[in-house]
Formats: sequence, C-alpha cells, structure tokens
Amino acid sequence: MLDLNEIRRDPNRIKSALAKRGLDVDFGELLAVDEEYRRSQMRLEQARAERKKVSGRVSELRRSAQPDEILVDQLRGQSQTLGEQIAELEKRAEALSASRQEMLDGLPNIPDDDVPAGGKEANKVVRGSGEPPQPGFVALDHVTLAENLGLVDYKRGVKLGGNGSWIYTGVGAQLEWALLNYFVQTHIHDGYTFILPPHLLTGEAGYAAGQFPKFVEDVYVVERDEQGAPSKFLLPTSETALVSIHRDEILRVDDLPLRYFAYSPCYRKEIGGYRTHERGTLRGHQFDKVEMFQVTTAEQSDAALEELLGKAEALVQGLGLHYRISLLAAGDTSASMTKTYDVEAWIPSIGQYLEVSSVSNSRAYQARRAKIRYRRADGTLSFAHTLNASGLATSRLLPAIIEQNQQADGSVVVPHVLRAWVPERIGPNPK
RNA sequence: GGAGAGGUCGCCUAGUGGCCUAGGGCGCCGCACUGGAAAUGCGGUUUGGCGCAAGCCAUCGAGGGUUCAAAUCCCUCCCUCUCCGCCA
Repeated sequence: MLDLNEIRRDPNRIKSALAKRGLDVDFGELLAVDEEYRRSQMRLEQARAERKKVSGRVSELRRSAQPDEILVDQLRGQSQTLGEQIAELEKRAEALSASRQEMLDGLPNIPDDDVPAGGKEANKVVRGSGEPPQPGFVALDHVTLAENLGLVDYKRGVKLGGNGSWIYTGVGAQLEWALLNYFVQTHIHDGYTFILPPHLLTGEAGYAAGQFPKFVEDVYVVERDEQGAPSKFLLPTSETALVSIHRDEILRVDDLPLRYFAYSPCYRKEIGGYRTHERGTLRGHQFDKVEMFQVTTAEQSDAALEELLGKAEALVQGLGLHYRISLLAAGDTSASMTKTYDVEAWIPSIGQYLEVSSVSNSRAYQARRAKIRYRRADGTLSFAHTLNASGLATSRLLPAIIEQNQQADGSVVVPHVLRAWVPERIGPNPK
C-alpha cells in the first residue's frame, strides 16, 4: 500500500513514477473520495462528542436527589436523534473509507529511480558469467536427461496430481533435497534464522503480502468465509508467510535488521499456457523454494537488497552454474516491489536464461499493509522495510544443473557442494 | 468434532450499564533526593485519525444487536486453556 499522505502532498510525482510501469493513474477520484471521507468523518466525530455530552447529563441528573424527569426525557430524545444521525454518518464514512481503501489497494509500488522504465524488453543485464558454454557433443534437454537417468517421473506425476505435477524419484529426489540442504546450511552459516512456516495461511496473511485482493486467482483457496473471501489458502511462496511473522507488531530498532529464511513448497495455479517452453520441472503447480527475507529500517534496506543479491549469486556460483543477473524494468517488477533483480540460470535446451531467484525490495509497501513498525530512537514510529529473495528455487535449478553438467556419455557430474548428499556422478544408465 | 473456562493499555490484574476521559502493580522513560547507586517521592508511558493549537473522535479479540448511554447485557465468529473423541 502506498502512503496516502504522499499522494495528497504530491500526486504528480507519484503519477509520473507509476508511468514507468506503463500505468496512467488518475488520483482525482481517490483524492475526492478522501476529502469527502474526512469531511464526513469530522461531522461524525462532532455528533458523537455531542451525544456523549447529552447522555453524560442524563447520567448526572439521574444521580441527583430529585431528577427533573421532563428534562431527562427531553435529553433522551435529543440523544436518540443524535444516535440516528450518527448511524447515518457512520454508514457514509464507512462506505467512503472502503472505497478509498479499495482504490489504494489497487495501486502498485513506486519503482526506484534507478529502475528502467518500460516492460520486460527494458530489463537490463547487470552482470553474468559471460557467453553461454557450448558443449562439444549433441546435448540432451533436461526432460530427456531426467527420464534417462530416472530422476523425475513426469508421466506418473500427472497420474497422481494432474497436469503440472511430477515425482522426484531416487537420485532425483536426493538431488532436490541436496540443493535444499546446501541452501539451508549456507543461510544458517550467514546468521539467518531458519523458519518452517505453515503452508495454509489466512486471508490476512494474503492481504499483507499483497496477494489479495488483486491476485486471488493465482492461489489455491482452500476455505472461504461467509462473504466468499478467502480465509485459508495454500502459500504461493513462503514470503507470504514471512511477511506476516511480525504483522501488527512494533519492533525495537536495535533488533533490526531481522534476517530470516524459510523452506516450503510453493503452490500456484499459474494460469496461462506457456507449457511448450517450460516443460518438465520448470513450471508447475507445486515447486520447492528456499526464501530469504529481511525486515529493516528505512535506512538499511538498500544495503540489505545488495546483501540478498550477493547471497543468491553466491549460491548459483557455488553450484558452478552459468548465469546472469538482470535488473527488471518497472513494468516487469511485481506490484509490491520498488526494485527487483533476477538471478537467471542458463537452460541450454531452450536457449534462455530462466529466473531461479528474484531479489526484491518492497520498502514500506508490505509493511504498511502488514502494520510492521519500529520505534526510532526519538520515540517516533516508522513503517519497516521488507525485502525478499529466493535462495533459491530448487525445482528450476535441477534442469539447469543436469543440462549444464551433462557429459558426452549421457551422465551428469554433480556440483561439489552437493556431494555430501549425492554421488559425484549420476549415470550413464544402460539403455 | 463435543463439553466447560477465558480473551482488558509491553507483562500481571481491577472493573457485571452512567464521574471508566479504563483504576492498580511490575517494567520502562524523565525529574527530585545521593559522592554514586539502591530505596523513596513526583510526573510520564496503547495505537490510529482529525486539528495551527487547546483539544476532539475511535480503540477493552472481531463483527452485529439492545439502550439516551456498552469493557460491562444479547447473538455470531476467531483465538487461548482444561477435559473428551480422533490421529500422524
């Protein structure tokens, strides 16, 4: 959620910042509703103050030795009339507030100044590991490789979970688990606190992270309340859970930054049909991800973003993968974020880099929704900044690893960092 | 899932319709006393909104209702605890 006071103060600055996302926002209606709301709220408060006075006098009179019944009745009538007015004003103020909130909720975050304007095509490659390597043999794609080596059972996965599901089998499961172990170990070593969150989250958690109301269609809703609003849903990323850990809390500034990481499967509907380019485990309804997360002060968040990017990059490097880092353009940056770097692994078979980590700063946007605040040294309260970064999405790494590390004989060399859990070499399997 | 007991300002607690604009204790922050401290005394200490300010309004788990007036009475929901049932 954006700061309403900012919008009041300088709507044009925010309008031009959002234009970088390709949005033409008109704050006219929002500001009109806001003013109308405040006007009616003021009248409401006056009416309530008045009623308080009147019923206070009733109380006073009734405690006196000889209450003037006529006056009491008169005051009661007055208070009742005020009560009717109050009810009406309340209804009006509530409606205005709801409509103001709805408009506010629909606004995405303001991109940082150094984020390029435009859509995907304007993404900027920041750095990487150079030209993609060329194998000296006919390389297989990850689906064929994984099948040959018995790492993933795609067919039976569909039998079990339908389209968008797979089964990790044998060494494939070991490899997936080894990746998780590697990440967990690294983050613990770096002083991050390990979190295993519930996978079933409440609607409040969905709102706080920015999932609801705008992106309800993307998640699996398991339970709805009487109004039909989602009350329990499966997390699409553990970030959704992490944001809510300190929801409605006032943190001590000395405790910041808070550094967390979580593992969970991610459940997504992924509406849309790009299956042709994203076969196998590249995009499914459920995938594994380790997520890093920080809660910082306003001053710390820029440094925190670089720290998280550095960590994600180090993990990819640790795996020996060919990769690159992109700074996403405003239009490609998710709604809740001001700035996002993608760490992308090279997938030879499709000749593309695919995101294995998304490193983002939400600044106060999520914190404002989640009411995560901290007390500054001077006693004033500020909204915290929240940042998140995959570290990493394992289900996308497996294809990158087996494709990039395949040998001429059809076997795969396992990265050093995983050899505590997986044999040094997988295959070749006899045909 | 069933039965019962509860949810009050960081923590503990008082409060069963009207000086509750929520009292007290602990903790915390000032100030005084002190060589310094302890103890003591005085003052302050939820959060949000509106207002230049004085101040006003809301907030006693959430939402409805009764009433001139609700922390207090009624209804629904959420959560916690105890017991039972079920179960990794």
